[in-house]
Amino acid sequence: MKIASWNINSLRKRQDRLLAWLEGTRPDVVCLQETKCTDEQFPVLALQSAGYHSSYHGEKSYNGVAILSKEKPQDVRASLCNEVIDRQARVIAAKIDNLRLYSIYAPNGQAVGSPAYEYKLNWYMRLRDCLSKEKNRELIVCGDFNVAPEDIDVHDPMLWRGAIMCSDRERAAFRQLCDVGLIDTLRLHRQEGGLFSWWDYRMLSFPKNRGLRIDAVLANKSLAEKCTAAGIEREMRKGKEPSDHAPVWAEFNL
DNA sequence: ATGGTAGTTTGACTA
Repeated sequence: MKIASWNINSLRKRQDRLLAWLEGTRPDVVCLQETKCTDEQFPVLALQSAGYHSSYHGEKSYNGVAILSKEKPQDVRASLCNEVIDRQARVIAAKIDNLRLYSIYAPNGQAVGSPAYEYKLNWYMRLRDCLSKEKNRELIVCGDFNVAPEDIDVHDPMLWRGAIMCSDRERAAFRQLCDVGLIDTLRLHRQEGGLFSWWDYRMLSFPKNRGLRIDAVLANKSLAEKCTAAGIEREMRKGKEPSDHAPVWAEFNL
């Protein structure tokens, strides 16, 4: 079973790219972030024709998350546990093939110390509390975490030291999230540096490979033991009008 | 020290 996660940065803008990629790679599940479309605008029929069910939670202009799956999703939820649906569309969860799957889009945080930064850290605590209740399930949490977990996930750790997506409190929040029993699948198979999932559109970041690894597929321990491969589709950052993120993926022998 | 780009939307915000 191949599970991918991609911050698409506007689903309407990149629908054709998405469909071509689905056709070429046929993942079983795709978690999307920054769909930037309302539920009414979601291209359910085009994705159905491509062989995928859609579970989605969007809003106008910003954020928006979705799960595409070959298998029919069950028990779809568009909020953190026991909470009213957020004003910001950042979480959707579904049960697929007996796995509990989350597609999450963590707040960016804007600048260390800003109100948005505090919102981000608080959001991480809420997500952790929610996921801690899923403990005994087979669990996958995919998405744009907006945190580079370690220095090895950063092209220039000294330049980024203490900056947004790399600050100590953000990294601690990410670790505490993983402490509920989640494992970063990429690092099960790839330990080297230079593996990034996001490159700023500005300053020729991509050609210079000045990126960060802020997207991930996290799995609980028993699933992580069945993870046979993981990677990042760097090619998807190339070409005409790419997203600023590349898809990340993991394969499981279930 | 600044601004560089992109998406949504037409002014300004988010990233």
